[in-house]
Amino acid sequence: MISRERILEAAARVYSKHGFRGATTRLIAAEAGVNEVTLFRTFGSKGALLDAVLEENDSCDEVDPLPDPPVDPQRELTDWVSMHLERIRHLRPMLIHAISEYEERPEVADFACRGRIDVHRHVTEYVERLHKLGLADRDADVEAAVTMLISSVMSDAMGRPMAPNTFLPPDEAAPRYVRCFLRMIGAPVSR
Amino acid sequence: MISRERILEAAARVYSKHGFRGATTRLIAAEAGVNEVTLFRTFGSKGALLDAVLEENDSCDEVDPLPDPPVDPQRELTDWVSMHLERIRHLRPMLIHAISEYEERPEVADFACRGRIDVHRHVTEYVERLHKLGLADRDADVEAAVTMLISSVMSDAMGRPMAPNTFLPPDEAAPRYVRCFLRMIGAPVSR
DNA sequence: TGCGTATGCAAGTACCTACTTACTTACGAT
DNA sequence: ATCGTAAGTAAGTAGGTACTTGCATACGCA
Repeated sequence: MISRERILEAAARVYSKHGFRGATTRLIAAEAGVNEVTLFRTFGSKGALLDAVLEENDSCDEVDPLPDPPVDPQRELTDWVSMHLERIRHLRPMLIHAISEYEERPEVADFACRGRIDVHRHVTEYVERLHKLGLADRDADVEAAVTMLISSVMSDAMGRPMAPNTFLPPDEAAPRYVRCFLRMIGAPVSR
Repeated sequence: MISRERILEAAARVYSKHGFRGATTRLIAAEAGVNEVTLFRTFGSKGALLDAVLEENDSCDEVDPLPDPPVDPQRELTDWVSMHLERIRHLRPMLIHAISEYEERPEVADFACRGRIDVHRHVTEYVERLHKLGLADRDADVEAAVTMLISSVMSDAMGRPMAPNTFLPPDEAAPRYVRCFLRMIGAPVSR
């Protein structure tokens, strides 16, 4: 039963590189060091296998929460954004193919969307806490600001490999996104 | 010689729906109402045809400039962002496939990147003009702010069809992005 | 009238695709 | 020692893919 895992991992790699149509059962079997027939015996069909791949890489990516109560918002958000950036960078190949195949295989929507919703909620609730501590402007458009922060992270993780020079230097990106975000919500910014 | 245009348009539609691998020469020919052989006689190969499609839809998307001198920044930026949103929404299907196929067909990079660079320059120069008029804070991180605005527009246009409820209502998106942007660069915001 | 050019049509080539069938091998528990 | 289960091997099916070839047709220009 160890083949199942090897096939799943190999399929994830091949799918990340070539997408659904390019991920042939032959390639996956070879990459897994497994006979092609074993793949069909284990998963039934190529579609079922790749569905399993997405499910595997979906549930296990729990979003790490932001501190409650907030202590040092700028530092906490910067750390959080860095980690989030890293996670999406890692998911990027799979995400990008899933999105581009959404029309032909709508079942990928869950995989591609769930993360974003959770993340949005986390950040929004964190800003709520800042409000209660009087650390953010009540008149700010928090929803728009959060959307913009998340969009920036997403866009950075997805677009940088292809157009590196249209983004901030990698090591400066997170802190600068966060400083802008804090300005948007009317929170104190240092440096 | 009219077939050439019909094939190009059909190929653009089919590619937008199915991506490179899914855009079979048969589908394209049928969609164009043209014999498959004509396609090969006109473009030589499937790869050459789809390269032509991207080139066609690349050069003709000139980015509309922002006013010089600025008069009503909030209004001008909102209009500009709305138009930009609309343009990317329109390009989305092609863009998304091009990006997802970047590793297998790096020649798509030009098509996918050129727009972003131009847009970035336009907005940055506009903010420069605001600075000269004393309408924006000189200490703001303009580069990061512009990156975030563009990322938000990109993310909105690309992600909304798949996850509509994680974005602002369509008619409110542009003005709210712009208000946040103006806050980031320390420009006056109304309402 | 004749001729070149663009196009359609029918068929075929060589290869790849998902998926199946039938048979064999290896191993672990009873 | 026997038997069930997971796995490999070889071969094949039915269909799709890019691309080619040979021939027929229509149209515009000389």
